[in-house]
Amino acid sequence: MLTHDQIWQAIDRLATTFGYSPSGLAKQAGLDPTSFNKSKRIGPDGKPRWPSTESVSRVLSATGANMSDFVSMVEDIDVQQRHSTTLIPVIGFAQAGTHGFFDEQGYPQGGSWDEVQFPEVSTSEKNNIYALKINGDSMEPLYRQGDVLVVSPNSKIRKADRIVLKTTNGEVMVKELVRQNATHIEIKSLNPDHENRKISMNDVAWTARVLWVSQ
Amino acid sequence: MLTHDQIWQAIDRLATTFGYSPSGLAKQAGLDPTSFNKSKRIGPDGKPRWPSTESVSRVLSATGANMSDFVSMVEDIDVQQRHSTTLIPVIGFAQAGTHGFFDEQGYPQGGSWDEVQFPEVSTSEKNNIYALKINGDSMEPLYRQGDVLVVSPNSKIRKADRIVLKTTNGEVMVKELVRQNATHIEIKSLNPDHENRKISMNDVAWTARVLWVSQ
DNA sequence: GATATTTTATGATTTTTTTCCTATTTACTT
DNA sequence: AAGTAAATAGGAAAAAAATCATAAAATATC
Repeated sequence: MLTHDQIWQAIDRLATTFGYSPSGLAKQAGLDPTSFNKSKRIGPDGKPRWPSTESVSRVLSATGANMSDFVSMVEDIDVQQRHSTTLIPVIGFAQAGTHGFFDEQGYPQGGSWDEVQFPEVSTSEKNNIYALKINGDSMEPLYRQGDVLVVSPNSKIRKADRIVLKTTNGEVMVKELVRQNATHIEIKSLNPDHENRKISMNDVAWTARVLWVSQ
Repeated sequence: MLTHDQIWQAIDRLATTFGYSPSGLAKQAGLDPTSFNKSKRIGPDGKPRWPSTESVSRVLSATGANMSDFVSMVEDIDVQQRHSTTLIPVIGFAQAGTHGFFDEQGYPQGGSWDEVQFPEVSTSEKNNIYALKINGDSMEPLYRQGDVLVVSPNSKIRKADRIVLKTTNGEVMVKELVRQNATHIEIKSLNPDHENRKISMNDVAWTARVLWVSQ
């Protein structure tokens, strides 16, 4: 749905966001400065006037905004939140064996599928994630040569999370968080042969959470 | 950014998605059925013709779609044209311990970082991926309760890939591909205690590749 | 406080979009 | 294969959006 009010509100908010007045934005976009006047939003006989998509396009070019930004102005939703998230069908693995969830080719079938966001990365995480590429076999079987870990440095880490930890003396490791309190952090090696390790928080430079792993 | 091509392709895709032809969609939206004709998208003198936002609004009402849906059509085109999604910084894990790659808070620092796409999913895969949520602990330590596997049914599978396999008698399993030829497929259990299994291709309903795992 | 600049308002004109009309092609049904 | 409906093409007319021209109000500058 897209209402007349919404589209003009979006233009107004876009102008404000980028530090323009409505007429200033129009000018910047190469349009007539009066195009966005309040008096031009309703026709002489009271009929609502809708801008052309070309005007919208020019306004976006002028501000450097994209359509998602524009829509966030329309729908009043945080810009960052709806950036490149995709909903994909999901079911529990236990259900996958039961009849009716897949077609002949292995594609999802029927209406019983749920939906999840992929990638499921929150607003705050979105701008700061990075990736680590695994070399060697020291972290097998969990991580193998060539796997890519997507890591978020400002995520809160919780028990059982896979984390990247850097100590103050420069050691970087990927571990599983066992427990954490104000003074110490206890971590488990991904390789089950090794024993748990307890590190003083004073010796921890930073931690980050592993969000996704490519296979 | 919003280009002339994008807006018309978005209208086309919206029509297709909701089972209309371009003219059928126009009719449904209360517009003239010829409004979206290819011949109406460029003016007599070769100038591009941009639809009004009112037309866009009416099309959305007719389909029940919202602006986000419309934009996803726009940006999908964007993806196809630019072949890039979200680039995030990446380095090899071995380098992570050396000096100069991170700031105090654990954020990437310096110019030596590479870049990778996240999620690294091709255009063709993008529309067909789905997710499986792990219940129980039968696949530990690799997959744990609550983990989400992102799966692509039309990916070519290669040696060492983690795959989802369904047999003709309905069994669904996640395994590692050991080798595959015209007649047989050999798979390794994620749990190292189990022995490899060799299945006749006649007994394989379909296979899919595991692309990503949330942690 | 006077002056310049920006912003907004309003009507006439130009340009563009939409509709209307008819012809042709394509797809579907019997 | 014939008949019908839907989809597309292209031009002319109608409707609407964008521009132009001018003026008043608000804001900024000196």
